[in-house]
Amino acid sequence: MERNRTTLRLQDVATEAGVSIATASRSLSGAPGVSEAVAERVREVARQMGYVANVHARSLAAGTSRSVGLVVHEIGDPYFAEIATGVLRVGAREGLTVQICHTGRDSERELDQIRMLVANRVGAIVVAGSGFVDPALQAAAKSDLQAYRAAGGRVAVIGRHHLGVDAVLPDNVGGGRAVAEHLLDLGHRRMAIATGSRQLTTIVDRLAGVAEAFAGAGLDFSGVPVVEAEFTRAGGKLAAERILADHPEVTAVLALNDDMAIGILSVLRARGIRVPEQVSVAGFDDVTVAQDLAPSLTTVRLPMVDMGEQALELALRDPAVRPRRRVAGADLVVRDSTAPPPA
Amino acid sequence: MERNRTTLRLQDVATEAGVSIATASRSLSGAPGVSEAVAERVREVARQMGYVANVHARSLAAGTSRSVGLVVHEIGDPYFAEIATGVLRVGAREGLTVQICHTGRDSERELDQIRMLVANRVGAIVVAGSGFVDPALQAAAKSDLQAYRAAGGRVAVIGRHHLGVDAVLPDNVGGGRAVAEHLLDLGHRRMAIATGSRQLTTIVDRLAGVAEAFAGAGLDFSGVPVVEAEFTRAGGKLAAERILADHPEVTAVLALNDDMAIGILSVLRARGIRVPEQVSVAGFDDVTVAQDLAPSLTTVRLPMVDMGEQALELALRDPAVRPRRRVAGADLVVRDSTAPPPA
DNA sequence: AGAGTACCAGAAAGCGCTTACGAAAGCGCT
DNA sequence: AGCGCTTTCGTAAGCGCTTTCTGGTACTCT
Repeated sequence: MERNRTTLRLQDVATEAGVSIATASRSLSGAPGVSEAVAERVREVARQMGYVANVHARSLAAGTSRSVGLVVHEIGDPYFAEIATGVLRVGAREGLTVQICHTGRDSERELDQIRMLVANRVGAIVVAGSGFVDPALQAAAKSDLQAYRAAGGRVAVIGRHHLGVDAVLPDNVGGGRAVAEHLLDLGHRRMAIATGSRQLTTIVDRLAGVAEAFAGAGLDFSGVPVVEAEFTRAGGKLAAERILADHPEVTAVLALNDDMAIGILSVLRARGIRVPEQVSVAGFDDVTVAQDLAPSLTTVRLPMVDMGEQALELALRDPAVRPRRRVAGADLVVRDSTAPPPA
Repeated sequence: MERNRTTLRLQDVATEAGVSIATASRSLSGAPGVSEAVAERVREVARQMGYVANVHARSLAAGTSRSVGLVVHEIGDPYFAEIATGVLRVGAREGLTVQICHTGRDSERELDQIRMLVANRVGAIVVAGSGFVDPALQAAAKSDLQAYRAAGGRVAVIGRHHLGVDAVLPDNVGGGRAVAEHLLDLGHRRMAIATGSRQLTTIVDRLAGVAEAFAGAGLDFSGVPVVEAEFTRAGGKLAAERILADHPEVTAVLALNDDMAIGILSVLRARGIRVPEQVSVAGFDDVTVAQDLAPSLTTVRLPMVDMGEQALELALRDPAVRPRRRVAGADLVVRDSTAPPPA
């Protein structure tokens, strides 16, 4: 936006209201030290004139900014879209603007985005999405975030640990255990797992839960095929095709997120394989569309919108006691896509 | 973020590099007037020290800001999530941060958000989503946006007209005509329309297209039931129930967006009504999940990601020739959810 | 050789706001 | 009346950067 002499300055409303610029500033920001009568008059004049403060000047002078950053892998992914919904909701409530950054599931990009947010002096940063397992990246992200906090910034992460900051952690392990147990309880003994990159902590956790379920049932997990592909619908399709080709005997496919599960459902349908009669399919996340699919998807419910809200609230709250964690439940939701294996 | 004496200032870099602050500024921003050798040295020093410029100071001094705003109804809605993907993509390419604002489909909120973005001195604003038909709101939004443009701001809107600014306009009328013709061609004569609020220009256009198709076929459109509900999956379910109750004779339901169509599909399945054998269903938008539903959804493809990209590009480009429009195609995609009516 | 011409770098004036700090005024008390 | 206290408001000093303007070199041209 070009410089522009026509924009109202605080000085203009101060003059108009017959007070000093300092008084005007205090009146508008609600700071103490000005009588209510004067403050109200100034506010009224400002409203009349249509004055809006320049956030840059304000942030520069005050050293604080009324905006927060949200880092997501991919906003088109319903998982992140729902988290963003939560973050935007409390942002709106608190009068904060939120900057959304894409990582495109690229760890370098993620670091860049965090640095950009720090440069932008946002008041808080919420990092959503699974972290990268790579220790070097972990360390880099951690040190950036720590420096930011040391400089007074607020941080919260969603679904990743080891970063030494406030976190809201979905119970990925418990969720993974729950779905796997469900499938096992139904009698499935030949199943395959479709997953995204195991470089992501989220996936590591979910897999760990699945392994626990096998162990708990006294079954061997090491032989279970785990097919890795993109953590998207397209990835799900690819995984489904590989599973069908390499392990045609499976009676259940457990996808580690719903998007992949949807892709899998789509491939099975195209192949004329009936779900759940011939093959059961389960997902993870409970994106809102999961219940409206045909068949509706058995999955693990993660309260994404809540998690987004909580993360920002956590970041905003007094940073005295740190780091704090909030665990979000991960409850199994049984729907129509799972059933006992064919006899 | 609290004020913080430990943050590096440009002065620090300048001192370290042995130049003046002015030279340092020019070196880092790539402005002319400094020899390449010196500039490179300054950049190197800055990198070494880990200096990042304070955007607020920069924006205040330069009067321009490296950030843009995006106004959407609801980021959880896949339509908007995909548009956001496009906007974020070109934002990242151009080194711009993007602030996303929710309107929650509330016209007052929309105005507030636009004003907030203006106050934030963002470099450009992209307003996505259908506009409100209400002339007072139209006028208010229009005047705000015009004032912003007069002050040097860049604006582009997606899918709404009459705002006198750059626009990328999906061919809602043509798309509406195309799906309706498709249904008519299949032989459907008793159909119902499920739509969101007719207060939105997008919907008005889509309906107009549908009406055109009827007129073109020499059929009467006035008697066709148009059921209005929320423009969401939940709204689709509600609409479906109303249609089933009030017009059980329909052989096709045309939803004016995919989200509603998904809700409709869900209700029909729950009622044991087979799609497309008994009832055909068509949607609008072609959200990415549409092709993976069961049955896959016949719909109108809108290039949402493209539209997002184009909108920001349009806004960013030289504002000399204004306003410009870009029309995005709206092509019928026939899939499995539509078929001739039962005999 | 002297003057004109680039080119480069530094000093300094802001950008519009917040916020010490201090002045002025009103109050109750001795 | 005079003292100190509180409350209210104004003056002015920045916040960290960009950018104009000016001065100083190193050239080239006549």
